[in-house]
Amino acid sequence: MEPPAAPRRVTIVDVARHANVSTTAVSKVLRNAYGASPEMRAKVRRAIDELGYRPLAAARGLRGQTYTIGVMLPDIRNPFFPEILDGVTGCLEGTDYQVLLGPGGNGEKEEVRVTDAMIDRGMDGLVLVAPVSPRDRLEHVASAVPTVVVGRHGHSPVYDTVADDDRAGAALVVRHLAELGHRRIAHIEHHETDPTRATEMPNAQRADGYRRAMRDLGLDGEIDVVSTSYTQQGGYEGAKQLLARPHRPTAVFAGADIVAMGVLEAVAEAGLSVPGDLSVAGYDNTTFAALGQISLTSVDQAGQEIGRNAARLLLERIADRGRRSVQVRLSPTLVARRTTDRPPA
Amino acid sequence: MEPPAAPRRVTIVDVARHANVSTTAVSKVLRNAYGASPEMRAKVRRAIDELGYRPLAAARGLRGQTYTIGVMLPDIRNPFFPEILDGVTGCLEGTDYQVLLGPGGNGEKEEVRVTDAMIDRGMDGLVLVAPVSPRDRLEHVASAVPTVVVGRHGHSPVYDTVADDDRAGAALVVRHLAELGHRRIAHIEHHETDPTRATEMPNAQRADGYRRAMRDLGLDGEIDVVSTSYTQQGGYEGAKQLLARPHRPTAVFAGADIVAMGVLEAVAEAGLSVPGDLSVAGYDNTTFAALGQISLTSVDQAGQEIGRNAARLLLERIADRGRRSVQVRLSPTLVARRTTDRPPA
DNA sequence: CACCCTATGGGAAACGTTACCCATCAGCTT
DNA sequence: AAGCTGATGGGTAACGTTTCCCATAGGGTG
Repeated sequence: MEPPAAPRRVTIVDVARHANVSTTAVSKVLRNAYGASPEMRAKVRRAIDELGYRPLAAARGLRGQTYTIGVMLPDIRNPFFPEILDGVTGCLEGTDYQVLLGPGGNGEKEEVRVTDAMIDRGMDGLVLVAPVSPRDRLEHVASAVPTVVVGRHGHSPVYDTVADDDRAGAALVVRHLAELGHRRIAHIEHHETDPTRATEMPNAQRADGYRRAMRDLGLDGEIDVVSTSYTQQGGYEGAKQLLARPHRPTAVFAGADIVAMGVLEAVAEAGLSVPGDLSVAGYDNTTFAALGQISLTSVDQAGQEIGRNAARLLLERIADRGRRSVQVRLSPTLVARRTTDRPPA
Repeated sequence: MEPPAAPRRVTIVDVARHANVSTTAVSKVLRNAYGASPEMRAKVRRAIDELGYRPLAAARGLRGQTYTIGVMLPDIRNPFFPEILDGVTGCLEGTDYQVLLGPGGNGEKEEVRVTDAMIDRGMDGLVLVAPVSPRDRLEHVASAVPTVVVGRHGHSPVYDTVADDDRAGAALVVRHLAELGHRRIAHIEHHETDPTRATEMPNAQRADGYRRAMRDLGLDGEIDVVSTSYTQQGGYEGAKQLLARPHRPTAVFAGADIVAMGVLEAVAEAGLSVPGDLSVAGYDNTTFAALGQISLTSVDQAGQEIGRNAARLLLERIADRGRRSVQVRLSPTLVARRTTDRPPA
């Protein structure tokens, strides 16, 4: 009894033989290409079914398409990204394309690894979600394979972009708080060193949107930004700093929900109540913002919409690589919950 | 000015020419194969660097390996899965393998689609995380490509498995609650219809573990199981039912953290307090269980450990397809937090 | 009736890599 | 000196698919 030595795969040649036609004919049927009569198509389709034939992507890739779209997600933990993914897969449903994800993970090095891997695997198109790599790296990738960049603002002639208007989102929060009567509204931002990213990344746009909105409301003097990171720890530390102010803010706009979680923790630790003593708002409307126990006011990016648009643009670009690049910008909405209320009297 | 028509890729032939050797030699160097002198290796490596050559996975796949490992995740939203993924990638770091994720998503149909896609793409090995497909489908997949199944208990001669001991995990919770003084401990389970899955799936094992642990503690009479689903909604509804009992339980063991979230919501709505009136425990130790605002007692599965083991087994099986199948079972631990305490007096 | 279309089908050469095998050569052993 | 060995390098045929082209046949046109 020998090891069952995986039976040889059914190939296009087997199908051709079984249907009494040429391999060329089978190929034409597979790709819905020109030059096959209806009878031919029927005959071949039957043979394909009878033999359970499936085309081998590797072999196809050697000649042209692999019918694979790669999506790079920076942090699979961020509950916002699955939304985007749903949008992408939803839009690709019904096409022959299959989506595969690359775990972008941590920083530029990993992004290079993943994008290279996707190119090496002959993927037909790439969706890069919130990449941190420098612009020229993105353009390098885009010159090798049709690419759409999601959640990053700067635009390039070689790739399309889809993003929410983070500036507008920040303004939504500030105005919401101001309408409740707040004036001392602070912001916790993600510290950014790289100069390009300082313009292109969502965190930078949010901080900028915060500043503008404050100015527009005549609250220039109250602008108060703490620079930490988009992590729970960053929120915790940022809040500590803000609570230590001689004249502490009555509201905190955290640049991300996870940051807001850290803020809530620090506030509880200080023996203060939310929203009694301090209003708190986040950004991203993640799953836990909606949890009853938390009920965090947040900004909802239309994740699915973003994904759908990205997929659509990608298909267009695959069809016409030379076409001009497109930038899509979507509008976020505010979801007011129980962590924001009127300031203490 | 014409469209920049992506420049032809550097191939092994270019490298060979540039280094004045044969393509065979280059191939040997690439694969660290036998039959290349140190000088040869050095020369070829230099040429590779100078030309920026990268092997095309599609072409490799046509001959043998693609150096790609596919990981199917059922629900990218479940914050437990990234842990597993980290374990897998961590173990594969340093090897030539690249991990790509398939969005398993919703049910058998999608699982078939994703696994087929991975096979078609010539992946060298698959990790299936908590698949819902029937056993023979899994065996079919495993007979086409080396496979490790994660988080599912039944074992098969053709694939390896890695899972936590869910029965033991459930027992941990029950004993913890019993030690605190609880007797009326209820359980909310995920309703399972399929007979195979009723044995193999983690949810079934947890329910079973709950029953056994109750019996072991002499609490046979107090066994109380509500059958809904592993969703927040399921937890909410389950809790509603339990709270409506004439003699309501003093503790609820929810089969998953997300279920516990629903329970907490229902409890708050009923005007009761946790853990004052009711203790609540979850399972999975997800990110939000740890959030200060929630602080949910839960069971921690060694996610990274699971992933590492899966990757290790997969590499072994790729190296020796005929080898006997292995089952790894890991022990979960209890993380007691603030949602469990002594029962009301 | 000669000619030229168009529609349909197939032959065969790629695509980039690996694996099998053979050739060569230097250094030993008889 | 002939024969053997092991180490090194290369030639070449796959792998499964697509794509470029050519062949054929039938039908319409001049």
